[in-house]
Amino acid sequence: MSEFTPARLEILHAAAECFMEQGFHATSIDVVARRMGATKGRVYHHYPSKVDLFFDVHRLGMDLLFSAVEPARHAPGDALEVLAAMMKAHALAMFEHHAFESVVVQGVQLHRFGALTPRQHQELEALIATRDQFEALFKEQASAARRAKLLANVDVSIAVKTLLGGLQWSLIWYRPEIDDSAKNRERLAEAMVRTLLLGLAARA
Amino acid sequence: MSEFTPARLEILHAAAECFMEQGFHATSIDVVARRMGATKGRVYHHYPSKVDLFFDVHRLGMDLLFSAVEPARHAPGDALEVLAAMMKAHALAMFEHHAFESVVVQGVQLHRFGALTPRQHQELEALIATRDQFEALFKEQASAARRAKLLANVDVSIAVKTLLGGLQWSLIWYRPEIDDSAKNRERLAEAMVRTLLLGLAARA
DNA sequence: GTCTATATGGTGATAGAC
DNA sequence: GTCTATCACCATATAGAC
Repeated sequence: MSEFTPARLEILHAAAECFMEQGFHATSIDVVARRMGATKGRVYHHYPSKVDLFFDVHRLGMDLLFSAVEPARHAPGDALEVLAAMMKAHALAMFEHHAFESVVVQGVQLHRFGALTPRQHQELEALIATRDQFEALFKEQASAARRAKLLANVDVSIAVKTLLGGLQWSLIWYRPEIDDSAKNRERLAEAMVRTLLLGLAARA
Repeated sequence: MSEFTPARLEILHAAAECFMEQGFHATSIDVVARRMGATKGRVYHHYPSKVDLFFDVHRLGMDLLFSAVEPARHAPGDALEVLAAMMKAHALAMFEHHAFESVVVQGVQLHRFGALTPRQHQELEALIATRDQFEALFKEQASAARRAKLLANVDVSIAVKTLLGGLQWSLIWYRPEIDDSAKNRERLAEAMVRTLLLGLAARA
């Protein structure tokens, strides 16, 4: 549907940062344009409305998540090690594409965007379906680990929601401008994965 | 500073639901008033501005969290069992006061509210400090558990952020209107706590 | 205390020059 | 493709009637 042309990518990056900092409704097309050193004529030339712009940021954010996690699905090791690799890849992707993934989370929370055209409504449904597919990747992998007797006796659905929540909450406290070294991101991601997989309680 | 009088509580409940559903910026004072079957004159009589109203919702939301977790801090058992009780109380409070706690999380994410008066800026700082205090409760308890050799070898700061994220993410997927029985909430809270404390990986 | 009416400013979106 | 100029609308907040 929408192609990520260079001109659009520049707009998407500016928009992602604005949406992250101020939220969808508080962000005006003017400030998105000003962040690029342009005026809103440029934005409206490439996007018919603010909602469509938001949806495209969301779409790119999801693409980046899938691209990050997909290779990890074929990582070597047993089903639990694959799950761990997927979690780590997910965490790293959120650090690396902080603004875009913040917008994705914002999209999860927003219940109403105002009046939507039929086409926009359809695109929103598609985005929600994409989020469910992403969660399903983890649910399937966790189920595989369970079949291999590698998983604790937990409700897989709730456990997956909980672990994704634990990872995604890093969007709140991670400050990309403070310490964005690759080494530090690795350390944080591994610490989160370790906590979620092994738990806080000491193992006997 | 602000007292939760009955008249104000009615406004706060209506506002919490509107803020949850539509977000701060998209919520107009008109719809808050309409939800009470009133007009905005009533709201402005009790609150000088929308920001002040939002802050008071946030404040009540934090009060409810502290009130829920405080008793659990004196629960019987070792340091780890106390931590578990605190986590469960926190989860239950978020189910029970879903709208208010959604607004609290929203406040965590919002970086800019627009222009704030000096007094409002000061109140915002106080709210942020309150959130830090709440997190500190869990950090201290986790440290106590570590001193008692009950904790796994994890970074306490990251582990606490991760576990709070796992719990708080339930605000996204929990639907209070679907199944709000006390029994179901207990089940969900216990499943989350169990996952976070014991981890997903099977124990040898 | 609660209402209606209104002042004021900002935002999404469009039209048309270059 | 990008800009300026402009319109129509909506939200915050205020003033004053009841």
